[in-house]
Amino acid sequence: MDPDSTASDSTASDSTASDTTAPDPAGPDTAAGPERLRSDARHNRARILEAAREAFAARGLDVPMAAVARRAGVGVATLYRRFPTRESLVTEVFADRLADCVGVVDEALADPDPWRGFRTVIEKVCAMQVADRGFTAAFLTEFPGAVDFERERMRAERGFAALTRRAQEAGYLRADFARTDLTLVMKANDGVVAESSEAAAAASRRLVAYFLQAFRSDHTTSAPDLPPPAPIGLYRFDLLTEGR
Amino acid sequence: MDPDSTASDSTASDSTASDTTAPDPAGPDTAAGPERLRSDARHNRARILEAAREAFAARGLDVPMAAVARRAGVGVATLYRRFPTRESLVTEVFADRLADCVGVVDEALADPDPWRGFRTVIEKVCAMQVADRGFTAAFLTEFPGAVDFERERMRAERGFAALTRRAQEAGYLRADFARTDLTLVMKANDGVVAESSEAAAAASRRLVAYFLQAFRSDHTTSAPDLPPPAPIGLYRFDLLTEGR
DNA sequence: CCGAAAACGGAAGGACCCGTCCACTTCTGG
DNA sequence: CCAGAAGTGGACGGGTCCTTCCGTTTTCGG
Repeated sequence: MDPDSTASDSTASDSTASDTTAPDPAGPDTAAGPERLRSDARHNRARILEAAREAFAARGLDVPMAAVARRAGVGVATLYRRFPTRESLVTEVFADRLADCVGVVDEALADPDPWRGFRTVIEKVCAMQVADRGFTAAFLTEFPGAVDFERERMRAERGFAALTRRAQEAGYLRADFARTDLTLVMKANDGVVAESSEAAAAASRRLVAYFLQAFRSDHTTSAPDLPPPAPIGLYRFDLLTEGR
Repeated sequence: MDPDSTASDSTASDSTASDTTAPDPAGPDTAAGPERLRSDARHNRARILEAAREAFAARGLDVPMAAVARRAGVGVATLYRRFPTRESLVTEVFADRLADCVGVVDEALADPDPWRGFRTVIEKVCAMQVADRGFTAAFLTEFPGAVDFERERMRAERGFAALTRRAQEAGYLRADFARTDLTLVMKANDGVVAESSEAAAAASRRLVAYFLQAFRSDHTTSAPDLPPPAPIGLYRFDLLTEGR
């Protein structure tokens, strides 16, 4: 049925073992650094990232590589040399956005009001989804190769978990709210926002309001049972482009 | 050019209008019916519909035409002759599913309990989304060409509106629930279900429970304001395949 | 200033998918 | 039974996108 079998990319392991070419004198454990780039190359790299950011935000992660290249004013080869895989480009582009998330969470934790902190995170994350069509997929996808990306996301998740716990202990958030419910919210909001438009923003706000209404637990009396949390899996990266 | 063209391809074998098994010798031009199909052609048509139903359910509306043809055991030409456009195939395949929807709504209206009726529709529709990956897109897409498809959907929507009103008047459903909120729910659920999996079904149930919690209005005391309903547009058919 | 290494752009080779065309096959009615 | 119309399948031209390859241009240390 499916003869194609995209297996291929087993080569993806760039950093495997002995990388002969780079003597790596200073020993920057951060690795994969864009160091020692020729000036024009560095310039182009920045242009590519900028173009990709715009393109992903406007049209989602499935933008043709050639479109990114054109937008950046470079040839496709340049793009591929700098970012051998779409994944590498995506993780690089969304690193900042992810940092923003962590910032949002930290800020919320600093808020003395547990519920307002919780609510703010939900609202802001959903707003980011509206503002950036690629954000959801990037955030909800597992990138086994991008170590620091994964670490950063985990940090955001952990912070949100703390936020959740605090709101629950204060009695504002229903006790059966699960950590995976954030994923639930994000996927739901993604569905609403998918067709970007002005109306989408309004719809998203309404959705969020409904969610918050459901999450809130001060009307404790009547909250009925909820189906089990059922951990929602993250996307696998290859799924993002496979269904086409 | 071509004012109505393919308008009625109904051929719905049984129910359509006054099913005149007779070749309708009087005025055949009005009918444009696909009757008079050779036996093998009719057989193939059925196989195609069956294959398309399966394919759409399993992988969404973006299945390659060739895949449907292969699955049906026919050549692409046969598929294209019977269904000149993907749209015609989709509307034909989902005509039944749409009828099911109307049935669900009617059944719910027959339920003496207004809230249970309302709730049941939400639950069943979302369950249909889980069971059929193509359902959401088909239901939420505007098919200007498929008159009876549109009519049927409108009937379902009208029924749901009645259901909504009834539940609101009985005081079970919050007064600011808008008709377009059904679309909101469907899109949100679609987002959750998009990555079909076992977990998706559970996630969908949880989502629905949250929604119902938010919609319910017997804890009237504390329902905060909601952002405006903001009519969520349907998909345009060309959008379904354009973003690729 | 100069030459080698690095970087560049575009072309080219695959892989899909769409929708049409045409030579061949299969019904059907007399 | 048989001729011809209805029906069929697969090949084909036209697109889009991915990824690599290669001749040319640019940078930069000496």
